[in-house]
Amino acid sequence: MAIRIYNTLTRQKEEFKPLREGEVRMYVCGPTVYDYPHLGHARTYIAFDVIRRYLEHRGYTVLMVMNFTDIDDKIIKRANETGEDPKELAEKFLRIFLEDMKALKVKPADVYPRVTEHMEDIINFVKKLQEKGYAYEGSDGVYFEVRKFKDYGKLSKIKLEDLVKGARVEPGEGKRNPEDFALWKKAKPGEPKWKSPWGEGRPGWHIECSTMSSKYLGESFDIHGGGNDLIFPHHENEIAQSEACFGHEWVHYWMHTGFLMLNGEKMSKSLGNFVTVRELLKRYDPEVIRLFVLQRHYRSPLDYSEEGIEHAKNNLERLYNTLENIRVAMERAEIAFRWDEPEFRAYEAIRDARRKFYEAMDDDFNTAEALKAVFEVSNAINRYLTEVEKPKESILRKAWEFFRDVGEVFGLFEDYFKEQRAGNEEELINLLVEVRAQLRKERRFDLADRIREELRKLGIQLEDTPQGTVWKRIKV
RNA sequence: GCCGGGAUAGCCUAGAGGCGAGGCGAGGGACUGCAGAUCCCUUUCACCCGGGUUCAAAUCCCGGUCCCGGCUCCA
Repeated sequence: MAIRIYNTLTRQKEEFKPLREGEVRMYVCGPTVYDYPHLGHARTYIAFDVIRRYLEHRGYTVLMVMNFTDIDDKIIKRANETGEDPKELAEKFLRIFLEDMKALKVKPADVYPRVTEHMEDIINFVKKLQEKGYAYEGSDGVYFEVRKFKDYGKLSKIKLEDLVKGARVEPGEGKRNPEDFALWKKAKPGEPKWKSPWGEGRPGWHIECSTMSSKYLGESFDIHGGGNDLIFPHHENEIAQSEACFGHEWVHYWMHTGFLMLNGEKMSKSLGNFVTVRELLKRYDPEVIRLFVLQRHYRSPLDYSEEGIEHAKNNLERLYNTLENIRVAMERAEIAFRWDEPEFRAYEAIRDARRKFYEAMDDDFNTAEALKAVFEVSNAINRYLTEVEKPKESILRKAWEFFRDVGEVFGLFEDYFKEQRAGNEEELINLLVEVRAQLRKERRFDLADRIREELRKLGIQLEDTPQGTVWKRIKV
């Protein structure tokens, strides 16, 4: 079955067909680095991380590009407030962003083009627009003449008349028309600046994405993504610049993530109602945050609440328990010389859930729906384990492999599957378990419980079952 | 004003014409020296309101109510 993607451009789900066979080229708008990333950023980047992982899982080679806006009005403003050098400030928060994303297990992009590393390319792009008659130089900068681009508004469905009427567009001294936007801003005294044919200055915000995406992905590519708030004006302007310059369709699929909401309001720096990624990571495992995000469809607004995160934590705990149950059961599993009803039932449940998982992900990356399938396997395998004395190795393996695939796509259970059990740690634990078993036989429960308590503090949980005592690692 | 998204059991979320949606929480039971994990049962025939179409509507249509977002820097 084919993957279907909701395209903001057409406002409907479309079958995904990459421009080049087997390859997906995608660009996701990165942050302006002037502050700590908050959960809203995390939401968007985790969403695109899972989209990227899924495409890779389905066999595509994905070329992923994410930009850094490392020079911009906001950065200059913040630097002036704190007395820092704008370059150093940007550098600092760029590093912090990368660290936070790594902590959240977001796979790094293949290229992270920075504006300050691409001045020449940007200037050339503006020149081309000027040559083609879409751009003009004003007293304070170079502007894109919006009314010359006939398709303006096709992404956001905004009509030019309404835009002008809305009067929210700023007239600006150097502009011919209020709706025009800056491609190049001439530097005011004391501002960071680069040389250009129009004097010293810096690029406008939108031109960088047009320039850098086409540099790495070509004059047309598959997916361009970002937060919902970028549809207008940022992405609308990118389309205008790029299609004016190249003379043909630029991006095939536009994808946008819903906002992260806090008490009914969009979480944002300007509103000041944000929770930073670092803050959250101090209290929760990164996978809890990922699961929290994945429990909601990527296009829907996601409400942040402490309870919501706790829900995610409980859910993740359940999945880890299931993994541990399987692992422990593996030790007493046997080769199947025959199947009985429990085997047939477990097998069918896993088979059906796997199909559901892929169907849900194919349908515009419906992670919330896909998660249902994950819980179905969890339930089926736990039930199987209570039904049989000697579990069949093949059944456990089926479940195990399903979880491994889910983990690969969702960025969960990562450590679990790659974990090398260190040295003779296991033997030591087994020894303690044996000693405790003897103590229990002698009904010396105080000592037995002490061993259990102390191991628990070390992240090892002992569980007494009818088949004897097993030990599990506790993750969250 | 112009675009857009919503309202689903105690809670969080899927679904989008017809076979009891998933999880969490709560209560009960099984297993247990206790704990933990797991399983079973209950909460569970839920879809904002009012009309309409249909053999059949959470789902489609019309009309309301309420909530939220974008149109200005934003992921």
